[in-house]
Amino acid sequence: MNSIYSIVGPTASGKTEIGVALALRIGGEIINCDSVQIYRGIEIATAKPSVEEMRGVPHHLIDYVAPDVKYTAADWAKDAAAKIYEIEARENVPILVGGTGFYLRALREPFFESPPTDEKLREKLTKIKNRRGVEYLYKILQKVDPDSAAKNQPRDYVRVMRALEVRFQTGKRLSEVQPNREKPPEFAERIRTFALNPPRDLLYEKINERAEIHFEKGLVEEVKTLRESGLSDDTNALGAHGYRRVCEYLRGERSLESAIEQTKQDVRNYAKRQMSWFRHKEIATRLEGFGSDAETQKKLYEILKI
RNA sequence: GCAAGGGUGGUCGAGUGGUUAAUGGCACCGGGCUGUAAACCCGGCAGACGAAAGUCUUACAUAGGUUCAAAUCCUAUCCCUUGCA
Repeated sequence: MNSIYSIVGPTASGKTEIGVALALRIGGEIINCDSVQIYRGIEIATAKPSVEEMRGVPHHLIDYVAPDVKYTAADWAKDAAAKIYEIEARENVPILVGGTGFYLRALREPFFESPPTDEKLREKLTKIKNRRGVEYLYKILQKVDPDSAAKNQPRDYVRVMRALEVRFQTGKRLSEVQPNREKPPEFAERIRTFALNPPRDLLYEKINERAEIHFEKGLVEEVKTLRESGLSDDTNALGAHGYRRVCEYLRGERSLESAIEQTKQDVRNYAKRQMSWFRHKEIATRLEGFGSDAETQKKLYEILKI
């Protein structure tokens, strides 16, 4: 049984470096598992590996979705599965690298079957939310699917809307349908996960520095160009860290200085949530330290006996 | 130097005699999340003990004082801001 590897961890923890190092060592190919790096056109603040950083290792699912598309975890799970088959057919080892825990989970524990998002319906629900408040949507859900409502926070409109969408699109209650998961793919059990866990204070420092660098490298210009080309502020792509705050700056809602500071904070908060996720949601071998450190890489090799 | 205003918890900022360990925002910490996940949401946050109810200790520049009771009133000292010199 051949293993498939996955490298997870908070943003800026060095996943790219250790992933590439592992790939070079065992003849692997990397599948991106990051919900933002999949988009074409947004570059500077996404921490996509550069050509040098890739060191000749094939990378998949990077830069392959147009930035105005609403790509979802289910889409990714499907695409990633296809890539895994493809890479294994070549007798190479798939290595999943990225910080979007939810994507990885969608791959290993497929969602229940449901129709794709009905954008019109979502728009309608969003309008109701904006006009009458999030709690109003929740009240509807309480009537239509009380079990789902009980599981969710009244203000968590993303989940409340999803439950309503399922109810209205399929006629069935989410609470009733959700347990009917598809069977996990054959390879799910073969995925060995390693979670990077660098010291938090150093990670935060790195995040702050990174944000500064992104702005220095012309993040504002990049966003300007994207918007001029017609990309709308409410796309997933422009909702990414950094991009979101620059959009606010360009709309005149905050200063450049505050856009930079807020970006740092967004990313720090995000890293913390990721750590929380990987601590609980993933069965992973923890790797203390940054993935960019030779020592951490050595530890990984020792564990894998390679 | 005189006049006026002000110094509150990591930070910003409410509170002007009594359920006040002190509203709220942010930081920070913990958590949830089955097709938006770099999204969305929830909880904790003076310290000590406790599973909890709770108990104790220390807190609103500093030092005194008034009062049954003070972050809130009075006095002195230190510091800050503005106006006049």
